[in-house]
Amino acid sequence: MVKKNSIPLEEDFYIRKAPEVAQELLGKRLVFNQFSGIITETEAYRGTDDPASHAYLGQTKRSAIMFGSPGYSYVYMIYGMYFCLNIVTEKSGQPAAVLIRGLKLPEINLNGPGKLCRYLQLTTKHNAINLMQNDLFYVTSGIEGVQYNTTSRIGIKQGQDKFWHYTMNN
DNA sequence: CGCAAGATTATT
DNA sequence: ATAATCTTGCGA
Repeated sequence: MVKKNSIPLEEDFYIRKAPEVAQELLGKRLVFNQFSGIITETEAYRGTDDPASHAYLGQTKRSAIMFGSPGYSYVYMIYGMYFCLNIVTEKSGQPAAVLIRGLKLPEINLNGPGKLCRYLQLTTKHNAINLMQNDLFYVTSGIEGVQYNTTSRIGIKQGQDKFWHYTMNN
């Protein structure tokens, strides 16, 4: 029994709308350096009509990556002490991203975007990286037929009318 | 340049 | 409920 090669997900996967990509990312395998785990919790952000998104106010230095090509990382610092990992989605010019909030590793279950980045040692050094042409940082196939719940997004004050927070069952 | 807010977390 | 801690974006 030979282990199947890990093929990074392609642009076709990421170019769809952020809420759809967020759902589809559940159960997929995230690989970062020596770490490899299953994505268990995601959240979608879209620029044009989403006041919770960093891209809502338009393109700034920070949000520029969200306006770029899909399949790239977006890592930012929050509250002066934590980092959050996102993956850019939708076509170039259409700002959107998916926040990775939960990851199940063999040795630990990381619930929460800040804790996730702290454990993986992900920082803004890893911002704007192409996850589709990369041996050390990418997403690949994982669990099939994932069941999930949908709720309002966590930790935001505006945009709670959108139910773009997804958690994998089990 | 100053300031207020923030896609969080651990602790009280 | 609140502190910790600092970047970002906006207004002067």
